[in-house]
Amino acid sequence: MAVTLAEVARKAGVSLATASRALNGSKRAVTPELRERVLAAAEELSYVPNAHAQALARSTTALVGVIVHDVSDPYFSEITRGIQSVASESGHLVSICSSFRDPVREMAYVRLLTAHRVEALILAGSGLDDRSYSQSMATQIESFTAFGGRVAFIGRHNIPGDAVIPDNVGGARLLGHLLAELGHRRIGVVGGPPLVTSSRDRLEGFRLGLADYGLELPSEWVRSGDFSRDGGARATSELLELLPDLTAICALSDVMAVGVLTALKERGISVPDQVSVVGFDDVPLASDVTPTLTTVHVPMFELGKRALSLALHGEGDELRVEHLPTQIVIRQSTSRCNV
Amino acid sequence: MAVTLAEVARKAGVSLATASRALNGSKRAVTPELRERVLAAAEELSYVPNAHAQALARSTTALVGVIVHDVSDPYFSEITRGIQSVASESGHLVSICSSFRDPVREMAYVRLLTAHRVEALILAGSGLDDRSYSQSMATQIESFTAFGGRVAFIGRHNIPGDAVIPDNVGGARLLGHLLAELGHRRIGVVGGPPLVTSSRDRLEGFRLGLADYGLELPSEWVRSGDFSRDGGARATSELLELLPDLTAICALSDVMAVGVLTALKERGISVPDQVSVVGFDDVPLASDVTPTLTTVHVPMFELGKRALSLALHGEGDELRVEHLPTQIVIRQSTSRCNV
DNA sequence: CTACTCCGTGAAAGCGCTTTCCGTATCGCT
DNA sequence: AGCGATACGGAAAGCGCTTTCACGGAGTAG
Repeated sequence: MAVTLAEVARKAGVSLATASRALNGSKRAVTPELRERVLAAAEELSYVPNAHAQALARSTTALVGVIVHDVSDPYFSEITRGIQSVASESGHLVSICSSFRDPVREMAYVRLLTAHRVEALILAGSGLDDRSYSQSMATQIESFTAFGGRVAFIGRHNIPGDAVIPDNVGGARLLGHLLAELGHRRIGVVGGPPLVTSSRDRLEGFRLGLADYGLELPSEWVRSGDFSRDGGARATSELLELLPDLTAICALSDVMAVGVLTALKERGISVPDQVSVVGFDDVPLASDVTPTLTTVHVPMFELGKRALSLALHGEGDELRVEHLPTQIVIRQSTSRCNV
Repeated sequence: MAVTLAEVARKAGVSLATASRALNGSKRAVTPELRERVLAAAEELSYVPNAHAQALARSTTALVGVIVHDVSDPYFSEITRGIQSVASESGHLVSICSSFRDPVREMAYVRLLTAHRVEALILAGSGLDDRSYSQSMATQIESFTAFGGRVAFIGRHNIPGDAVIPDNVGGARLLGHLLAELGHRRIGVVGGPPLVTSSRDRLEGFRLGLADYGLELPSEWVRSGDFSRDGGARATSELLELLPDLTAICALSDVMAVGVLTALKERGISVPDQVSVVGFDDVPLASDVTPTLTTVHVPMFELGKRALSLALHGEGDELRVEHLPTQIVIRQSTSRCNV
């Protein structure tokens, strides 16, 4: 059944040690002739090394773990693509877990990945800005790093570890500028979960942007969706009720913005003629909907790439935080306010 | 640094064996008092077992491997969600790999996952209907199953293994019926890569559907995209050149259909007034675009769930193939032909 | 009170691999 | 020819854990 290195060695008529060296092309050279014999034997028996045994012996695993909110959310799937792209270069195997922003689940996954001694652990999404959460997460992470692995966070940095974060504040600020310049004054905001750091940053940025034009954003005009399409639609209903004459809606994620678009369409409100809509992230979806979405481009793929690179090539205790620029992309969903 | 079970045992003043039993709640009971001591010691040292050592000792890994075409393609991310949902129930860790339909990459991943002795291996996407490909894939798979793992394919069954496949033929046939009934006669088709089995099935189904109404589909009217948005757009250009007076386009995947929609919009062709468009899959995106897409619903999440269930609970050599029904979903992108 | 069965515990044998440490054979040099 | 230096193969010691096996003490029955 399970063919082991021992059998390969026997078949090739060499010792275990030699067989191992031949297959790994180790420092220590092996006579070409022997190497060939071993390779042939391995091939013939269709030997596949046991990664666990290797991990144990080498105490290194070539594994990386990723915990995201939800793989099927385009924001995160772009990120995982980025991660995979560097992982496949470096020969690492990627384990992806979806936490659905459930702290308990998330902790469980961190522990599981710790057990697997992944060399790098990437956490994206979640990032609750909650005392007890970050407390226990921090200790959890600590017990991970104790094994020599490195963590990298994407989009948050409230817990010790490398981090790569998009310029949420700056991007959102530009959104504020844009809307202000277009003459919008009554603007509804569909934010993310209030406890999530990136929600906060984006909201704050947007506020700042409006403030730059002397505008205020009453907090009743901010509704929080949960970064989901339906959340966006729900928030839109609430907003419309509260502020029937609004002329713009700023959704702090594209997925939610799509929900906004849907809700508006259902009510026969035309975008951008009656209401302008902006999103955030620039997921592929943003350019597929009608009208195409004005949004802030977040380099998701790059975020993933950088995060893994940091974690893989980091050393020492020095933690690096990288900020990636965002930039506004103007499409069809926004226009000058005409009331 | 790395705290081992031995240290926990020492700290608790028990033997290695007892410590192990206490932690695993093994058959062989342990005196409650001792168990507590061990648990406390483990907690205090923040001990996390080494999964590799466990895997080696138990020769079982609680790991499952998944190879898809591309995680960020919504079709596959829905599938992986399904997979993860059952994996998290059964406590399995999921490793996800994107092959980008590259046979070489795919093989490499199969081998890698074999090395990790995953208990279940799910393959979705690809499925080239190519002699030499399936040949070598089959032997690769064989060397995997030799270790006691099980494979499950999603959407193909040209290689021995469990499989769960959507009713591609049936669904596409309904699409044929729909378009025929709406009076369309000049219909362009945007198919998937010709070598991929599901592309073929869908194309065949569509042909059958038209045939049921006495209509023929000249093969020049079939252009193949590559299941990508841009592929869909490109194919549309070709089709339009070849068949300027077409009244409907059938895209054999939603993502391509979105490309079709975009291309049409660019040319100022209105959907569905001038041209009807249908897709396939019913990814979330399909109901986000404008007009919303008439398509065939493929139970992707379910596909993932079933595949892993099959692989996890299968036994013996008997291979099970499950067919999941598809069903047509009529939305806004189709209308009666009015020429 | 002896004989016998349970049951909790520990010692030790692996699981499949890597790698250090030796031993031997080969080579180049004086 | 004799010497050290070099190179390569093999034996064996782990890596961290599970599990079989053996053991001794406690409990039950005769």
